[in-house]
Amino acid sequence: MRPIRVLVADDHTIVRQGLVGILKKSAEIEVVAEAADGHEAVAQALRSKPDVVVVDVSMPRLSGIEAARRIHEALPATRILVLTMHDDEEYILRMVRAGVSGYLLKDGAASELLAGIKTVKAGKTFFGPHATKALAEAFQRDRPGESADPYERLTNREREVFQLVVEGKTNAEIAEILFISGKTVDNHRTRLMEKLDVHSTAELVRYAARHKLLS
Amino acid sequence: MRPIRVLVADDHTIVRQGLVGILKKSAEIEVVAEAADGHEAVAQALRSKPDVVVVDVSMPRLSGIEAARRIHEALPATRILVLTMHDDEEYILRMVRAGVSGYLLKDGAASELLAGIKTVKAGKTFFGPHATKALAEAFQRDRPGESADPYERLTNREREVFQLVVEGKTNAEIAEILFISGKTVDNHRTRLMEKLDVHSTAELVRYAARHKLLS
DNA sequence: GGAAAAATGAGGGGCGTCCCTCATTGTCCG
DNA sequence: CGGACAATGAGGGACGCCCCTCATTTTTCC
Repeated sequence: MRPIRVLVADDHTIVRQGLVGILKKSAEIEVVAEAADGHEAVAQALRSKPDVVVVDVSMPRLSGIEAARRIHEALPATRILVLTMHDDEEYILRMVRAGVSGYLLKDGAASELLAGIKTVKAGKTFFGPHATKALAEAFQRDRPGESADPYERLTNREREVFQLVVEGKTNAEIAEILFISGKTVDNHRTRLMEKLDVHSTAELVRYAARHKLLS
Repeated sequence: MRPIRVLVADDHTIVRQGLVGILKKSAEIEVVAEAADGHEAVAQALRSKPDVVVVDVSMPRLSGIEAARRIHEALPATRILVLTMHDDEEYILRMVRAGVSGYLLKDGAASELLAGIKTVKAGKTFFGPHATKALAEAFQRDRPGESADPYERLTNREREVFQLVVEGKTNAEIAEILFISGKTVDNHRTRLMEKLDVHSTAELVRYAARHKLLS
């Protein structure tokens, strides 16, 4: 049987290598690439077209969920498994909207990781019972008005700028990171703040905190 | 026997009235004042000099812990009992440093509230077992270097400005609220940011989020 | 192919921030 | 009393934010 091709993305090198170590022990799995941040994860995914991507939720520059969203857009056949610390409804909804197939708690057993990868590879979802309940409720609520969460209405670029602003970066610094003009950053910032209905940096960071979008 | 004179401070009117209702049923307790925010709590405490103050942790303008700190400074004989939602080490340490005699979880029974008031009135402390353990550890750690937490080094006024900045207020708005010059606010802001070693509004709000100081 | 959305960029105005310096007043404490 | 600290306030400079308008190019989608 052909092995399952897996991409592992986690910014903490030790953790990532721990994961890779676990996976390499299994003959059914082949680790085809690794990534240390969200952008690298997207790039590596496009290059190696893995069967399954294992990605940590919180990564600098581009969060795991953002990366997941983009990978899912570009490669709908690739299954995404998110690693997270907390079993949190906020996260779960966001992950599912991003096209994630399952999630794992970091304090779970190594066998769960293998089980999760095999499950999502088979086209099934891998969520805990807690998540299933939260999802059912959310779907009931969200049917009429599409998406109640204004954050979902941000464009990819806007979300990217959003995260960097929240990390304390200035427009000029963000411009340098994204290789665009400071003026463009300013424009993205204006529009994303309008969409979120906030009117200062302080409110923006508060928004991020309230919606658990802080690193 | 003379009843125990109690001040109740909570910004949610319904909750506050619920508490007052519970206390009024007891013949041993007399509610002598109520307050809807931290400043009012301090003012009412100074006026009515209660035996015990029951105060919610999270209140606008001046947090419950800040209010506790000031009441304890002005009236060392008055015992303070904090109401909180979560059983959190961060909070516990901060409360004890502010001179609080005990704390209660909000989802506890009504009988606990009465027991807590009587206990602190008798000069004893009223903390859960979880808190006692956290405290013992913290005292071991903090003996040499006085206080490791830079937040503790802020002056009262600086903490006040801090909270308002974090609530998204501008210097001019804060000046109006505190009846001081905008320039003075600017000065407090500069010094508190230096003490916390942050250099932008975004970092400041992040600091507040990390240390659970958001409303 | 044409409409719509997204991303890019510029100009410019008004105001807020961050950080200096300097000064005055009051309080607390050794 | 003298020193330390807290609170108040001013002046001023550099820079960053927030929000307009306008325009071009690319991507996406029907």
